[in-house]
Amino acid sequence: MYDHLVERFGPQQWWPAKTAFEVVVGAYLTQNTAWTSVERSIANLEARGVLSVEGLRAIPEDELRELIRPSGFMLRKAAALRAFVAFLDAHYGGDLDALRRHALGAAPEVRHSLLALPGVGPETADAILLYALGAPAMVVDEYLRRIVVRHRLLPEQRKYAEIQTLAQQAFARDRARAKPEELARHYNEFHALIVQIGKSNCRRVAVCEGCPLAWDLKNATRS
DNA sequence: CGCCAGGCCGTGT
DNA sequence: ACACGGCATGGC
Repeated sequence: MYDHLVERFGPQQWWPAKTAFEVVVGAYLTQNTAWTSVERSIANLEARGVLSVEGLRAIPEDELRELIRPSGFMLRKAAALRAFVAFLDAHYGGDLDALRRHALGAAPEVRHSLLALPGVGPETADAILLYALGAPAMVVDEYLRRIVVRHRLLPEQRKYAEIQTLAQQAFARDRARAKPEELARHYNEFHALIVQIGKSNCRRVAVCEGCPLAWDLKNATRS
């Protein structure tokens, strides 16, 4: 499936952001939220000059809420973003690059500490690891879940970890041989392609061994 | 007007 | 250990 998608859409090499910190902010804001809404919030933060660790540390929380209002869930998300900055301050001297260095050496440990933060579940943790920190973390989103379930690769009774394991198995060769940054590039490309076809409206994007791939992902209920 | 969006969390069984 | 609703807002 990955090969078909690369042929059809790739390469993406992805996450629409100018800085690693902007990736983190986007990862929080896009939770169950359309990316166009996130863009508006990011623009607000940028215009206010607070799209940085220092900026979010200094701004009053009620102002932060107003800036991210377009993305919804503003009470939770404002508190969660502040908690991330506090986490960076407490353990990494407020330096996102220090967290990145730690993640490249001990990704599972960093993932565990990210999951302990409010507003960070498995997808957000893996998105931060992969797109902000460059660690080879497989990101499982709602679109990938639909692809897996509708192709009956796994039963409807899924768990994040099961789908993640399945998706990682598709890259077994790279996991065994490729360097971590190489594997991260594949995971990046893979998830970016998933989102690309998810956001687009096409019902069917490829045929893989006679099987139509990834149709009607816009339909959340049934396909 | 109803459904959906690149989830997460608290609560009830 | 699950399932289920709430969280907020904007686009279509």
